[in-house]
Amino acid sequence: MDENLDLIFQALGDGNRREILRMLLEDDMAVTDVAEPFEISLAAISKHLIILSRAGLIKQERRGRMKWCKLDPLGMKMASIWMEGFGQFENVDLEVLELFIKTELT
Amino acid sequence: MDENLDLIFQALGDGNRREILRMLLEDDMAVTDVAEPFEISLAAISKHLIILSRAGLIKQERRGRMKWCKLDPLGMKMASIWMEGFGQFENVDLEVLELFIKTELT
DNA sequence: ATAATATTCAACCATTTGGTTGAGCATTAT
DNA sequence: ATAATGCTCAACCAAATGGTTGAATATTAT
Repeated sequence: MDENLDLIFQALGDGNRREILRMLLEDDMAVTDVAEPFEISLAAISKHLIILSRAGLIKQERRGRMKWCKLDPLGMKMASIWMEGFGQFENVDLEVLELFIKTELT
Repeated sequence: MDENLDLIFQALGDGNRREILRMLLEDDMAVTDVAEPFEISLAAISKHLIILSRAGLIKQERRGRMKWCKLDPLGMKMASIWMEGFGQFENVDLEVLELFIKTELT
């Protein structure tokens, strides 16, 4: 079952894929819609979506000629459960963390 | 600052590295001690530790001729903060999740 | 029937990754 | 001074990754 976490974290380790997830948080979308704001090819986006799918981070459902993509909370939940084991976050350097939060989370 | 999350999630996307983190959760250790239970070479472990270090998941401090490794909570905290944005975990398929928890978390 | 749209497949490419081995460098022990 | 220990560096390798392009497939529109 450990390969599951491999797939999840590896999927999350790419900025484009994280951005896709962020987009899907706002709305379900077809593949072309997902691809629109990116500069890479549609085929590349298609691959990214398959990777996210295999990781259990999204679900894809064919409807007509389009394939709808939506978040699947399971993958993220698994990752988050694994990470909870390291829940001793009290010792974090608060200055660095604050900087991170401000710049990362719009 | 996004490359930071790249480093963190990529680092977490390897079972050996996650195992190292789990070990360090119990105790700080020197590099050789970390390597002991693994079947791969010491050099490989050394590389893994450097990757974890760059990701902000551990800290390494040279003491004498050994290098002590200990968890750095910052990296995991950053990842966890990013993931919190996807906190709509209510829709998770509970059966699958339960299975995951039982098999993954000893 | 034909054309347009939505997505994937296949082959390819450059780069990265995770591993190896052997040498090298500090540091400590004899 | 010499040897042993702890760790990293360098060169290498096979496999995986993230991207490309062009063709293929399936569905919808004309």
